[in-house]
Amino acid sequence: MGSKILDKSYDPHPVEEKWYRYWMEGDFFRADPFSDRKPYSIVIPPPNVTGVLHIGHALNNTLQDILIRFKRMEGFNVLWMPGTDHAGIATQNVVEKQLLEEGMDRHRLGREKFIERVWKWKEQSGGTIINQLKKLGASCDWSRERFTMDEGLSEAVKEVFIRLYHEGLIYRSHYIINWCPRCQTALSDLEVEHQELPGKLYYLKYLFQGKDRFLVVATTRPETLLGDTAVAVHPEDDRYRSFIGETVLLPILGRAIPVIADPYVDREFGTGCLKITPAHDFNDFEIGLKHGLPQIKVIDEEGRMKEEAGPYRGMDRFECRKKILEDLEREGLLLKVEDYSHKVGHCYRCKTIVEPNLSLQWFVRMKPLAEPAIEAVRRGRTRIIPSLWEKTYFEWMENIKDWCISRQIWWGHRIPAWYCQSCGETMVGKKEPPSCLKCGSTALRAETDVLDTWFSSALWPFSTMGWPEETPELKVFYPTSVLVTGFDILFFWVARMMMMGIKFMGDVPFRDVYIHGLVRDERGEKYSKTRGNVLDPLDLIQRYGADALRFTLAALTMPGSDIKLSEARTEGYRHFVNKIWNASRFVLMNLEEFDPEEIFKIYPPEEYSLPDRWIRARLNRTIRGVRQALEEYKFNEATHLLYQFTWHEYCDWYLELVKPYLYQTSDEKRKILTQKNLFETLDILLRLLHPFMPFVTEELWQRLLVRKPKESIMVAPYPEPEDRFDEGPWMREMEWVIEVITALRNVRGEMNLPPGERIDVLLRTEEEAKIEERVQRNQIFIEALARVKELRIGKDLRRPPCSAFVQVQEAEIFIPMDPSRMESEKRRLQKEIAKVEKEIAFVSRKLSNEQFLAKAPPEVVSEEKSKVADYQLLKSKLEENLRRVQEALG
RNA sequence: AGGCGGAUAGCUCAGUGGGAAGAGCGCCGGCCUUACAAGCCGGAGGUCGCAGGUUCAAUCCCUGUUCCGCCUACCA
Repeated sequence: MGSKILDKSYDPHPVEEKWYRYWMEGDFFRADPFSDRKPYSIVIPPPNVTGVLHIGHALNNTLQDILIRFKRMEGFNVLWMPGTDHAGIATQNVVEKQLLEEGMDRHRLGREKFIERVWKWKEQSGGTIINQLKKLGASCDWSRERFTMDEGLSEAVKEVFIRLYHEGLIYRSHYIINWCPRCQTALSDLEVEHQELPGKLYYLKYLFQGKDRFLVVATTRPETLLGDTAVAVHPEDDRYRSFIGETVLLPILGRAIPVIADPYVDREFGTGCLKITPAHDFNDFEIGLKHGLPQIKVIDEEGRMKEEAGPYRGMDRFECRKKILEDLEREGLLLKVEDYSHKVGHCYRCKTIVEPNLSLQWFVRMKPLAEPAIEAVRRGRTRIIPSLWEKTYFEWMENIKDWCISRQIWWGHRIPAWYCQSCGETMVGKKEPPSCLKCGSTALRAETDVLDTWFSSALWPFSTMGWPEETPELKVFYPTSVLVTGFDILFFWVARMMMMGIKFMGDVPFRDVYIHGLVRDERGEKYSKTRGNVLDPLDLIQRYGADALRFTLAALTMPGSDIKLSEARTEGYRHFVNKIWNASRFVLMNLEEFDPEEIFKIYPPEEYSLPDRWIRARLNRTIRGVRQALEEYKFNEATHLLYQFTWHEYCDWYLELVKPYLYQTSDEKRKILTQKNLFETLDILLRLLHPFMPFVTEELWQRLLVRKPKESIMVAPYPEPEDRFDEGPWMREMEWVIEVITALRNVRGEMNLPPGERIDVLLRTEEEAKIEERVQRNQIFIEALARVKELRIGKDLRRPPCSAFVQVQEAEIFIPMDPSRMESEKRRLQKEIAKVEKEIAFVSRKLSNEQFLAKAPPEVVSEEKSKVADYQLLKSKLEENLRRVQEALG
């Protein structure tokens, strides 16, 4: 049937090209909101629009594609919603860098021109990552591709903002926030990465007014003292109790500030005196509010010292630190310096050290949104898999803080707010009001801030489906079936989608959340450009093929742990792909004269040969295992089952067992049935493998089914176990044959008999008739696979003087050999005896333990007993044979 | 500081409701046996981090401990 002989090895690239185009042209990825089949949907975690595919994307999308292809083949109405994220700060930074290279900057360019420029960059590079996903084989419905700054999605963003504002869940307030002096914007708590850095702890003298007494405070940031408005001590600290309410003079500036008491102060740390800088420290801010302290900003938005910093004005904050230390030293106010390692916050986009700063920003009140999202997971309306992440989710959600959503950048969704310049009224709405709703003034000023990029991401599961319109897509595909993502964005994204989904759709956004690990390099380090260890998935596809890469990623994915990608593994799976290619090549070669009509005939299982039935039973078992593993998101288990079955059962045994029937028999019916089974099993196997390796399976399947109407393996049914081919007692015969062949090969291998050298085999058994029949039925296999010249069976067969011995179930096997080989047979037997003796010793020790006999379950005891008996018998046989060998050796 | 995860063959990692452990790669020996040398056949290699405990029996359960990694946190 196969019209053309396949090449000897698989060349992935032309095949990948060809079939991806075929799938696209055939519209196989398209989801149908009007279908009456059961829906299955996934929204892609949208990659940054200007990004390039990295190995983490490759993993994430491979897993999604496996699930999607599996479900599609199972007959579900499948939607995989693709799209990209505008990635506010990240994208803006990239374009700013480009401008810098041109000797330009965004302020000189102006806001409008700059945004135009970003759009241009988006148009230019926005297709890159999408094309890379296609190279991976991702079967997204590309006709639905969305972008977070699309018109529709922007509409959803506005709608959500406005509704939340009117419900009082969004507010604007002066508050201390994390500020990135490089990106020139506020950041949310999550956008700050804490990193342990070596630093110093400085002990500073604060003198009392008019007296020569002083307090000593310890600080890591001496430059912030310029903004100090108090010194705090613990109210019950006897060392300082008497000073509470007094006034100290701030060094350098000489400002008088009070000594206050607050239980927040840790008496054990430093000196027990804490300087309070409400405008530049989160805790100090809270304490300041409590005590009604003034908030003095001394650092500006660029990280430079302000007017209020007096002599240091205009200096960079770190330069100022140096300078102020010199000055303090000179004035004798720097008492001592200690090494001190502490965590410092960095901007997650540009890695600059962030500056806590007082600022007017927009916030989302999170508690009321978080509560139902906690409830949903607690009640199992959304499952988090593996469940260990639930704990992390709960912990964060239960301690959630308000979310600072305004960003002082230009690239993003403009906050839809306007301020009246006469009366100060704030107005929020879809469009700019013609005049102030309160005082009627027409002097309005539009908000210039944009929203945190994660604000629009939080709406992704429903905004992509057309919300706030009531679309058929929403009706059918929301809630989505599963979200596949890494734990690094559990809070950034998953938690916020949960909150927004419940809030605006009245239902959770997904039934399952599958959390996979991060991909790390062989040494377990995170991939990063700065470490220079980036592994480019496209390069891996280039060298090994997309199927091999996908299979590797799936095989390395176990719930709850990170992945260390090893290229050796990918190479191994490229071999596996090639193995499948060649197995198919073999099958196709043998189907050349196969009558296609046979495909549609059905024979009872009894008419199939023993190897046929055996492989079908094994295949059934594999199908069950793979299906279950996929349902449970156990990707490594699924790939393991597929690998073991395909290579070690189908190729190593079945395809070998079948050869005698194909090449040696004159029994036409036998041959036809064998061919039929080859056809059927390969068809099933390819379909079973397809979600994992879509390209090679499509190519082979199309060649196998060359006379069938061409559609695609993508939409062929996913294999189901066939009960009629399930295991039965007859399986034991096949297992026995395999045992005999293995035993014979064992001897051959240990003695280094080349395959060309055929052996005679004598089989001595007590159950002559039974074994004789059995052997007769299977002689053809044993002879072919163990390279046997002549096989004799008998109860009274005599052991030839020069022969190797091996024991199998119900029979002893002798292989006559040249006397020159007796020396190695002796060594082999001695080794075997030693092994058996070790086993006997171990089991006997157990059996001589009375406690064991008394307390262990009887079936365990009897099992051990029969084990030791078997070993003893085997040992005596081995010894007997060893004696004979020694005799022969003289 | 709190929480979580890991420690199993030379390397990367599976595994078990407790009855002396598996894969891939690597290594050693023999083979171009008409699908595949990206292959075939055979083999070697592990006191399952350390110390206790529970049990007839622990790699697996419990306690403690060391090392590694990660996450969260307001000790300056």
